[in-house]
Amino acid sequence: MNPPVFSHGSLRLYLLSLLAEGAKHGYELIQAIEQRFGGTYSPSAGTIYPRLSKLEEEGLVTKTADGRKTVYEITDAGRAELGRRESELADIEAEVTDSVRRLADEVRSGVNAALKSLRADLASAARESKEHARFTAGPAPASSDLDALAASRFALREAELAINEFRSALRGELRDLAQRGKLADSAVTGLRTALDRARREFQDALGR
Amino acid sequence: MNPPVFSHGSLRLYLLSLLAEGAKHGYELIQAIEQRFGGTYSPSAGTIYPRLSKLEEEGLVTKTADGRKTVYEITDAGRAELGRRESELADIEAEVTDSVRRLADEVRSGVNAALKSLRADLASAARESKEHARFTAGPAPASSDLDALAASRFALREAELAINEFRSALRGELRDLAQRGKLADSAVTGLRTALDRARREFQDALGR
DNA sequence: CCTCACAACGCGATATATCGTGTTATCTTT
DNA sequence: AAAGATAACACGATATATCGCGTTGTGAGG
Repeated sequence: MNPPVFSHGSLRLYLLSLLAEGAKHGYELIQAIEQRFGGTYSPSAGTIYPRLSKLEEEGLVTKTADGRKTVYEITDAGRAELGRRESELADIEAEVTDSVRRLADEVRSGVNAALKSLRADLASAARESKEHARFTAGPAPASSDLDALAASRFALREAELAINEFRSALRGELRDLAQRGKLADSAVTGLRTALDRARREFQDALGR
Repeated sequence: MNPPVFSHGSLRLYLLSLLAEGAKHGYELIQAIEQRFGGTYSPSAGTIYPRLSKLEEEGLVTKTADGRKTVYEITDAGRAELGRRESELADIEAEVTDSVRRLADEVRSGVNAALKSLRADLASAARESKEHARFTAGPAPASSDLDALAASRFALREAELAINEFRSALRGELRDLAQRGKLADSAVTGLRTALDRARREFQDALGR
């Protein structure tokens, strides 16, 4: 779906540059890249391991088994290749930074999360209609404990709805303000205070 | 962080019941469970594979390598164990259905808000990219306005973080209570009151 | 009966590897 | 130089396995 973060051949050189800083195993490389992307992008195993295998085939790195890890080390040939293409490396760095910014923007706008929960909701709606059919046909189970539990569950749903409504309303107001550049730090502090108080009130009402 | 979907020992029996329907490999079992959960829950590899190993140790299933897959098959001993504990299985099914419903409800209650905010996010993202284009192409706008905007956007992020934290904390407490059947309607009413007050407080602090 | 060490368990994180798909670069043939 | 085949590549999905943390169940000793 998404365009690749690394363009054709970029990852290969990038891995080489990371290994030039010291020997690492595969998972470590994944984490190193994730870190440089500020956590917004993490290359999958299917991206890293085949590339490392290729690099070893070409003699640019060596592979050493270490317990359940596989440590990769750059060779002289690898360092030569890296030196030869130093100029490209700078371009890749810029290219990667660009991709990161783009990904970060997408994440920030929350589109991914919304789509994900939408899918989950559709799946659960389908499930529920199935369950409902089963429920209307089955026998009647009833005990006071079960009733209390069911009532609690219903109340839970109500409560969560209320919280979400509250959150959504607040977010709307906040976004409005922010768009006009009128959301000050002091407002955020005030918000925190109000939220804290609300929580304490609620806990008191429960009798703790 | 989340409570386990399968309680102590439940997964073991559940896997056995799935294998009674036919031989499967590990990943297939993960997908089968995910399907029954409507996509809202997927057991991790770290949950499935150790359990399968144990079952094989106990002689309740056999393991057969098939290419890069490892196919598990139920044994007579496994079927015996399954028959012996048939009653428990029904309980587990109910327990699992409960967990599924709980997870689905959590997602669902967030969906409306997510959809609503999706529209707002898309709109604001569009506006932002337009602004960015204007910024890079057009003349330089007043820097103080831009600073105020940037500061506001930062404050917005902070505020949303605080809200999410608040929401997640409250939800945790509510779930706890509901699980023990101790969440009364009155508590929900109290919650609504507290939330309303918090909102009014915040708006007052903004000076409306 | 109780408690408290110990085992078993569920689970996310760690770790590795292959496969199939769609895209991009390169070679070949004209 | 253009076009068409082909190789290389990035990536998500498939597939397996171990480790450590926190919780839960259990049994032995008081």
